[in-house]
Amino acid sequence: MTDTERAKVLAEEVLDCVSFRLRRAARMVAKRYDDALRPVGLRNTQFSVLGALAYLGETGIGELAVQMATDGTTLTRNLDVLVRRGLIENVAAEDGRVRRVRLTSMGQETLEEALPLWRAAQSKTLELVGSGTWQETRKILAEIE
Amino acid sequence: MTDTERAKVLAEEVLDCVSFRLRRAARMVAKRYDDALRPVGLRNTQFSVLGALAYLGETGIGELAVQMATDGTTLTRNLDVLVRRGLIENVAAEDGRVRRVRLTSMGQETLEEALPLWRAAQSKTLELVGSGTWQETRKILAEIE
DNA sequence: TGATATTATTTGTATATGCATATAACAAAC
DNA sequence: GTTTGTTATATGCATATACAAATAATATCA
Repeated sequence: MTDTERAKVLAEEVLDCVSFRLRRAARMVAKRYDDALRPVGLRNTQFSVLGALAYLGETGIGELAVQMATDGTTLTRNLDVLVRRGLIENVAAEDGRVRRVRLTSMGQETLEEALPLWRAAQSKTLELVGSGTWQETRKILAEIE
Repeated sequence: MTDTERAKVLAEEVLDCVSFRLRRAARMVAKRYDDALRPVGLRNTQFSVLGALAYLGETGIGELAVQMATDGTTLTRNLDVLVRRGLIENVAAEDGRVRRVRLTSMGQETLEEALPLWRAAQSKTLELVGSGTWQETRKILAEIE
């Protein structure tokens, strides 16, 4: 086997990398949601945070990190962006170590404006594979995690 | 329906977001590959670039961007990191606009050292869902993109 | 051939991500 | 009650990501 042939075999193996495929798919899909949400100035990531906060109400960021399965240090900074934009606000907690946050009314409004845009992106995405297939895939993704 | 109830319904819908699920899975899986590759100082992303270059040989970054389905502006900076570390090098091209790159011998060595580490992570990941299931999922991901 | 359009890549700016470490506040042990 | 440990979050650092705009070089056309 020549070096070139060896390289091709190797490449086929390596390009099946689960991490690479997942990241690539995530990038592509995220772009579609970002495009859809652009009119309200949200990224897909930010939309998810607002959605989680709408669900949880006032929450410590540790709990939010667990719910979203996000690294705490990432969340700290993601939240900073949303605070700066006035979409969420910090709330005092009894425990001085804890930082609690909640949606502002502006955050709620933005989330409501974003909802139909998100739904459009979600529908379009689900049409590509079918809802049933997606539910299967979603389970598999949860297992891979 | 109370506000709280409405919030919960909304949240269940929003947490099914394909983008959110994909990103989350990609983060988790990437972490496992990053852990596995740490001994050779590579991240999963960098490993993929080196693998692609081993396959393509000397390549213009435009072509590399297409092959990897990565944004060109991202790739520019990703490659800078690898050049700084001496794993790839720039090559002159006839077309003055084009930047061509290729693996250095150090890059090749690093890739070879990384291979068994990557294979271990890949096997472990595939065990979680089974190779067959992964092949299915891989197809679906390609469709979602 | 000189103006204009097109193409390839880079840069400016901003967010997202996570490891290692620091900080700060609470809890436990003595 | 002070030391010690633990927990919650933040910071320093580095990479990854991508849109908009800039740059630079080739191609096209009048």
